[in-house]
Amino acid sequence: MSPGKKPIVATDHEVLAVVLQVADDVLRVLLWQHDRGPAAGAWALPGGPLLTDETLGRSVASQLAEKVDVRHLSHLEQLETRSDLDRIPQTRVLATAYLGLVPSDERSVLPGDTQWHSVAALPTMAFDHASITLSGVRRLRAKLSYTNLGFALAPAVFTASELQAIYQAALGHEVSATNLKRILLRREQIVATGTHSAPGRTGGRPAVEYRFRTRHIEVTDQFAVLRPPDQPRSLNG
Amino acid sequence: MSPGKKPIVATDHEVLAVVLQVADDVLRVLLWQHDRGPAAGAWALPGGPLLTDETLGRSVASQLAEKVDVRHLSHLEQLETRSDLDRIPQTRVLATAYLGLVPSDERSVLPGDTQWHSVAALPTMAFDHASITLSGVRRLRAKLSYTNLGFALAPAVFTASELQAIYQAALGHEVSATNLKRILLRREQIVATGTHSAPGRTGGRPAVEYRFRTRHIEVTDQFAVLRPPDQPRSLNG
DNA sequence: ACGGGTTATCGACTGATAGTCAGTAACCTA
DNA sequence: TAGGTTACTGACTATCAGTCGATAACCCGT
Repeated sequence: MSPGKKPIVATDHEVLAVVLQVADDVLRVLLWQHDRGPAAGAWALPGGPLLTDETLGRSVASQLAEKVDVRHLSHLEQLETRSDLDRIPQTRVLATAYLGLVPSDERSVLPGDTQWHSVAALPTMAFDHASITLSGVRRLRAKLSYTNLGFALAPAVFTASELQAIYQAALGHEVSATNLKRILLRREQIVATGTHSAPGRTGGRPAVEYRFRTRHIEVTDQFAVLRPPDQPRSLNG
Repeated sequence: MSPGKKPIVATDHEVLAVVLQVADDVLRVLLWQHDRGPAAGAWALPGGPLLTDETLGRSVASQLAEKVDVRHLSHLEQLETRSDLDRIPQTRVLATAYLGLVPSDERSVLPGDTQWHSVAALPTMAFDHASITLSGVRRLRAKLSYTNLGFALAPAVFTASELQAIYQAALGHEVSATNLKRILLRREQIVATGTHSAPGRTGGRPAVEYRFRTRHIEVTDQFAVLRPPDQPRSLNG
């Protein structure tokens, strides 16, 4: 409205990343704090402008390099592109969001303006970043059900209890360790390494250690209901 | 390469739509034929440039209005954003693709340069449009399994046989009508209208007619495996 | 070395779901 | 009314997830 009042800036494009990690039994997201501009004081997703000679994927990787060691990113996928005209006041900026995941045993040092925040208690966030964060969390939770995406949250080697704690934090509700182990074994997502955990300080039986069979995303085909008759549902059929 | 030779045009953005429909037992996609330019002769997805005062959703809707009656679109969702530097030669154009669905009983007249093409035998297509089309088909097939997205492909009222034919064409493999009906009824996606089909020209028992309970997308929560203990899996629990 | 505490593992049971199929029902035409 | 065609129903089976009690393997202190 009132088109002569404020000229619309040429369409611009930014990338944003929802980087999630489970640590201390909590699912948390990487945020940095605006120190100036229209959203001063608010927390924001890492990201920045898309350069003309970058793909979106390369752009988000280079933007993230300023915040975390990108080698720690165990998974990165495109989430969605936001285009609401008023998502940032006075300007027109498209944002393509990515979902990044970090294993729970990675504890790198962060720049001073950057912190992890529990997704269960997000701070005041800039623009539509809170909404984008929730999209990322929804995507993660959905994919934990029907893919092997747990590999991106878990350490290379883990026990059933450790994995149960990670899934519980990521999903936000209780998870049975027995059931989780049986499901992931049946789907051939995890395999035993043959090793055992060192018995804990407080005693207790040493636990069998597992690893994810692959560290690339795979979809559980069991979830393709109404499957063709020649593709039996059973894995051991 | 050779940066002085051809200046890179400022980042531009287009929208594209993968519009799918089941007709005559075949899943097909709406394409139009380039009559000039670098991709002359190739078939392309409908779309066009994103204007500075449009959201992506409004842009794709207005672009589609030139090809089909937009009122026939029973579903429209964002698919993905492509950013490969060489996806269009000599220029830099981001493309945000949408997935649109049309019920199988809609047979509107198309402009002269526009045709439906079976996704099982795609023609030579411009740029990365074939790859984007396959993304759309994959998304549709996945969502048919774990959502009520069938509503967007089916007529308002249908018999079990008609729905079976639609799912079979969309999924690309055989589907049991008995099983399909039972699954969708159990999930409360479809309900009987109380009416019966007129007995066909060749005889046969009249079929019970159904409709989708809602025409907005809903996710089958049964697919949230590892669900919290207080959310029983049963619908009638 | 033995018993109690702790953590881990295993096996059995139940209920829900999907895939299949044979038998029955309801229509047509001749 | 018989035979052909399409639709519907119920039963059977296999798979899978959720639950729980019983057992195993470790710690420590006595």
